[in-house]
Amino acid sequence: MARQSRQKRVTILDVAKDAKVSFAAVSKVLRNAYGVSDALREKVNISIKKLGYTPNTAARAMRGRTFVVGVIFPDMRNPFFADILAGISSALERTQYESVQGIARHSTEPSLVQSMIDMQMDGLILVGTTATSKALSAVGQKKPTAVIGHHLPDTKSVDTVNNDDEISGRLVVRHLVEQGYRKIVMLSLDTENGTVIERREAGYRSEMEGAGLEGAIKVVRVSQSLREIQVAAKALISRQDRPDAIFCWTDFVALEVISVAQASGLNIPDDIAVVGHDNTIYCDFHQNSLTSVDQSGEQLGLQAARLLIERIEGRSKCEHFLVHPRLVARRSSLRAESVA
Amino acid sequence: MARQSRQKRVTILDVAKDAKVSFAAVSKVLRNAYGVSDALREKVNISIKKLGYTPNTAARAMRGRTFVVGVIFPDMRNPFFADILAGISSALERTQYESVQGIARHSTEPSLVQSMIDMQMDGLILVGTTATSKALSAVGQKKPTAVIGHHLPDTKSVDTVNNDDEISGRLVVRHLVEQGYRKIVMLSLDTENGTVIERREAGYRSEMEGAGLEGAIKVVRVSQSLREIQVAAKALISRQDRPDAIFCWTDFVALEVISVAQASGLNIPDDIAVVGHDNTIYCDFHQNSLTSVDQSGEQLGLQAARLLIERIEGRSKCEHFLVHPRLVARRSSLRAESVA
DNA sequence: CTGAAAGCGCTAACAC
DNA sequence: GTGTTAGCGCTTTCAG
Repeated sequence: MARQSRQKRVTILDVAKDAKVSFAAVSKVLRNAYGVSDALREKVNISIKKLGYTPNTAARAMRGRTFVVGVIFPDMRNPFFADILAGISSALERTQYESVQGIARHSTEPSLVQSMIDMQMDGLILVGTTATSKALSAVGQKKPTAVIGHHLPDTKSVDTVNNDDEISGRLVVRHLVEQGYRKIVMLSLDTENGTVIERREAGYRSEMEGAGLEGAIKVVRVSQSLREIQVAAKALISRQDRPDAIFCWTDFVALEVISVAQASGLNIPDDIAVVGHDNTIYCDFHQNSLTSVDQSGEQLGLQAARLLIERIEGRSKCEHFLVHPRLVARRSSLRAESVA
Repeated sequence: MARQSRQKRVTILDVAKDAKVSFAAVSKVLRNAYGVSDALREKVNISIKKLGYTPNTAARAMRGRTFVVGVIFPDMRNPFFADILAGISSALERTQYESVQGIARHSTEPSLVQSMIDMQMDGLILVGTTATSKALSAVGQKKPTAVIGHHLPDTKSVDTVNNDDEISGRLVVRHLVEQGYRKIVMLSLDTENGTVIERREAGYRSEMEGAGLEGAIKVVRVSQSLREIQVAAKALISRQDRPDAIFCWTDFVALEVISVAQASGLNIPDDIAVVGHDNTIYCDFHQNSLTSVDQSGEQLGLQAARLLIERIEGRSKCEHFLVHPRLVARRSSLRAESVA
């Protein structure tokens, strides 16, 4: 191993020596354990500060908890995840826990979860995972786990935090119908078990039915690849019976649809309306002005972290938290006459 | 600690028992150490697979390396970072190392570095840090460290990987001048020690001088806050002597400028040209069509990971790697007559 | 070529 | 109220 890391660390022993107490006393102070006099605590804290001691997480890990939780994201490109992380961080801020992130390199990476378990993280927050419910339950069996963005109908082993995705779908359709759109297509994600997406689709379908538009229901599912998204967008737009509105499962896809539509010379929102989901920061740019559904990533992250810590600290019954979405209308779906 | 994590792990002892060998033998197989017979190796590997054994990283940490490197980003919103991470991941893929990410919550978070050291990461990759050179050297003293996006004139303790930012500045000015723009302003980042930015500014300045435009040199520096960016963009655009081109230090800022310009009724690129930096995925959207400088995040990440591992495995002299940028021209800076 | 034994830094009984 | 001690799972000498 390289020279640098051989540099001796300050350990609990050094602190004990400096404070002239036993090293167990130092440990107690660190853990706020019962039975330390103020004088002792004081001495120890002074030495800790003086020597710049910080506990070795790995050593702690071998005896119990590390006070580190792992957060796993499926990718780093979606700015919505930054909101979630902000929520998690702010929830953790007041606690003694820290977080470390893992970003799944390839779509299939259960090994990241295993790595985090191997590193002895105290708990895991899984964001937008595409794992099966069975796999998630298995993880929950091993470590306290909170899952964001994956409705788990009947799992008893992990906490979940979700946007109410069915309402998302309904809000979008309702808004588009109000604006006079009828041929509303949903551009969705091709996933094997994305129950989040399924709920969103369900909301879309039932609201379409409620509006008497069951004949226009159409869901196109594509993968996350930019190429496929482009192809699908072009196909939709150049159809004989072009839809007059496209509801995209996430903002990025919607931006791509806007791009393709404009490149084809279509006018948004007159020829076609576009709606996204997540209300990411890009929606607000004038050149996009994308109507989107806000699902408050910050809230999702905050709640997940809160639940996770409760779980780490002992709660055994699992909980499920639902956040209410809200639609933010912008130019991409507001017909001229409706605009002020 | 919660019930779940109490579940017994498969340890090296279990494997040894199952394979009917001593536990030291198992350790040797795991480490590919010298002196294990094929027969033994075979037996052990079978047991490992059968029991689903994975080494406890924390336990390893106590004896030496963890085979985990920490990557620290200043935020998660810049899609350029995803490219860097992709490069790092692909470099790590062929090795036995894994990575874990840390995202600095608040601008000032030296504690994240300390956390990673406490977790006994074998090495650190710092991306776009705003830390001072002294601080970085100190980190390099403790752990093998590679820094991306921070030119360190004379540090001997960390490896660096950088885009040649001076060339970036030059490329942009050269291109804009070719397109007939003259009043070229640079919208830069207000940072105390962002030598990356300084180099980019230096390139801008010297190329402006070279083109005989020293009179038009103007650098406006703003923070990363969306609010400030908007204010600065509006101020620039509504000036009496409005610039005819704005070179933004990063794409996101450029997108904001496009937004403000369009909202003000200006035509891009006729009234004003906009150029970004990093060539992120958003540049390609038709509604943006943003000219940008590509600095190959993937290359940066790849090289940083390569250097870091060399360092962990023993190299003591530090290295500095420079990547050559290239300009990708799009509609935002191509005057009508120049377009095909 | 294989196995026994000594810790790494810390927590948590337990003794004083 | 304070100190002693036994490991946690692993790597790494060092004997056999």
